[in-house]
Amino acid sequence: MGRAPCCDKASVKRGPWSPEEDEQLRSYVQRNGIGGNWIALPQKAGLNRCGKSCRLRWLNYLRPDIKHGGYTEEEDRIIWSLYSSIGSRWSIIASKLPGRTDNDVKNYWNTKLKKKAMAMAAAAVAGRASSSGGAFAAPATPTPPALSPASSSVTSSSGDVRFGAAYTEPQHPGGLIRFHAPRTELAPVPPVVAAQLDGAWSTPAAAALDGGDMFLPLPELGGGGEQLFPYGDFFSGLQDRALEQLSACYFPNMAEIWGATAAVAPDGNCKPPGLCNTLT
DNA sequence: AACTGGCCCAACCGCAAGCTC
DNA sequence: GGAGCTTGCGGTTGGGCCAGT
Repeated sequence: MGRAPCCDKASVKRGPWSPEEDEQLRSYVQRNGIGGNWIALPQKAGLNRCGKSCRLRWLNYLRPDIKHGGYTEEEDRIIWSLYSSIGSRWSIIASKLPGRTDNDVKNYWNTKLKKKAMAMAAAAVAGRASSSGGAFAAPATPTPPALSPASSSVTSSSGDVRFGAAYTEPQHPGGLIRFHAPRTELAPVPPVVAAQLDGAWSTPAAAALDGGDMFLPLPELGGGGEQLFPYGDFFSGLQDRALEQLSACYFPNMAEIWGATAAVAPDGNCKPPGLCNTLT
């Protein structure tokens, strides 16, 4: 048996909303609230629209606290960090940006930030190709992470409260790395990195996270220094090949960016082996 | 001035989860 | 427990706008 449609598409108006419709919806919601039922709302409000369409219009455009455009550098950094660690979970990302909607953030990423990131990643790899000579220094010993389990109230529909517990506000503009204990079913962690992680893993903060997922800001994994991506050279902040591999594995949504950089990598192997394309 | 191609964003679509009975 | 309905989410599309030719 097929799923019942949410409304009769043939009889309801579709496409762009007129100012009159906007006013009708706005005044109805302001007078009566949503009433817990979007499906019934259009009829009550006298709108010839699908309830789903009304909900979208209200949430993405008519709500009084909505901001449009004019993203700040701070917002860029938050979007970048969260996308790097949790991927395209736009509702969670938007929840960290007051006045922004998931649709707005998604559009902003797809039309602007993503291109910016790919361009900078390619430029960074090209720059390093001309200076590194392909040698990789031993990694620095990482500082154990200082995580604040109560630092965020982020929740998601999938109940990903671990993320909420581990995420720290953007005191770490370089981004966050998500990793599991070495038992992970994702791509194998390079041995030299696994050795580093063992130290970090034994911290009380990590234990408080049930021995499961956690996020580390890149500088604390040995990147060091200022990492102001997308305003600085994010990729050159990574100290060695092993760390680069780790970050690629646990930046699952950066696959396309690594893919783009492969074209300019000296050995054509910029995208590390075992690159994970999905998270858990 | 007319055309074209790229960009941007509002809106739609389908799926999955949550809720109610 | 499960069927049906609603809500929330992320991916995709379509059309308006604008710069370049």
